Amino acid sequence: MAQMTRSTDLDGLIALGTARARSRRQSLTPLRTQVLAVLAAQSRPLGAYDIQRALSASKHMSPISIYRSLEFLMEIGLVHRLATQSAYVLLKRPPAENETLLCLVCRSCGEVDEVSSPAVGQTLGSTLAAASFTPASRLMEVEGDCSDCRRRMSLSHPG
Amino acid sequence: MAQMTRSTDLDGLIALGTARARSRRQSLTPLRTQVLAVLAAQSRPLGAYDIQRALSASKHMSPISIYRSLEFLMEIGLVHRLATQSAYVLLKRPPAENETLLCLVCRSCGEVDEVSSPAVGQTLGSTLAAASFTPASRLMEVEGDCSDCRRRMSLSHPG
DNA sequence: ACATGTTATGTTATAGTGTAACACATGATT
DNA sequence: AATCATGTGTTACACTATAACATAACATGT
Ligand SMILES: [Zn+2]
Ligand SMILES: [Zn+2]
Ligand SMILES: [Zn+2]
Ligand SMILES: [Zn+2]
Repeated sequence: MAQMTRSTDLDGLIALGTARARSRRQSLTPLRTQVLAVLAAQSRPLGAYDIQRALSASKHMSPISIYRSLEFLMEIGLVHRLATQSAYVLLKRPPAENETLLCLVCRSCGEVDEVSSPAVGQTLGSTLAAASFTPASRLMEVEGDCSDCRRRMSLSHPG
Repeated sequence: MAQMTRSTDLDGLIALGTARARSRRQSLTPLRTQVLAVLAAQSRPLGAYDIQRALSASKHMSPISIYRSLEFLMEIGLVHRLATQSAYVLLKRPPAENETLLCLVCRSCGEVDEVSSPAVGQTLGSTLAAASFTPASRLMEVEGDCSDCRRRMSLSHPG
C-alpha cells in the first residue's frame, strides 16, 4: 500500500498551487503542473532525473526545466527538497505559518513521514533565539529507521 | 578572524582519532590524518574537492580517496556531512552520547555554529518516539542567517 | 498598434558531487 | 606459508545541478 497514488488530491493541489502562484503574479503552468502531478503520484521522494524519466513518455524536458519547475514549486511551498536524499517531496499538508515540521526519512525504505511538532517548535525557537540565529525555514529533516523497517530488521537479526 | 586556523587543537584531535580508530581495529593513517588536518585548519565546511585542492600541493589524491577518508572520519565521529551544503565540517566538540547537537549553518557567510540543546533533545525524543521513528543520529542541521549577517543586511537595507 | 517590461521556456554546454569495480599492498592471525 | 581484514591506487563512470544565451508568451501603458 506504500505505492498508492494520490490522484484524489491532485485537483485540490492544483487549485492551491494556482492560487499561490497568482498571489505572486506568477502562474502554475502546464509544465509545472506536470512536475507537480508526478510528485503527487508518488508517496516517496523523487530525484529530478526520476521526474524527467517519468515525463519522458509524454513530453521531453531537459534537466534544467525540471529544476526550474521544482524551484518554483518550492517557492510556493508545495514541494520540499530533502537535502540528505538529493530528492524532492510533495508536502502533504499545506504548511501553516510558524508551524515546525519534521520530515522523518527512513534510510531503509525511503518513506517520508511528516510530523508537526509544536513542542519541538517551541524548544527549537528558544534555542535559536539564544544563539541569535534566524532559521530560513521551520522544516527539519531527520534520517533514521521507521517502525516497519525496524521490525523487519529485528526479524532477520533476532537477538 | 573567521579564517583563523585551529592547529593548536590538531594534536589532541589526532590523538582522539587514533584512539577511536584503534577501538574499531582500524587506524588513523597518514592519508586520513591529512584530510583531518585540512578540515581542522578551516572554521568553515569544505567540499570534498576543496579538500582535494588543498592537498594537491603536497600530494595527489583522487576524489575517491578523499571520500573514503571522509567516510572514515565520519564513522569515528570527528566529521559531519552537511547535507544542505554538500560539505564536510570538523565537529568542534567530541559529541557526547545521547547529546542533541544543532548545526546552525549561515546561508550568507557559511559559518557553522554548533549548539547543544538538551531541551530540543527532549522534545524531539518524545516526538520521534510517538512516531515510532528511530533517528540515525542526534545531529540536526538548520539553515538560516547568523546574527552578524542579519546586522549587515539590516544596514544595507534600512527599514 | 506599438514599445516596454516581466514571466516562462528552449537549447546547449558544462560544472559539481559521488561511486563502481578491480587490482594491489600491507599487516595481523593461525 | 596460508588466510583474512584493512587500506590504497587507478580508471572510468553515474548522478546532481547550473551557466549562458536565445526565444516565446503575456501583460500594461501610451
Ligand atoms: Zn523535508
Ligand atoms: Zn522504513
Ligand atoms: Zn552538522
Ligand atoms: Zn553569517
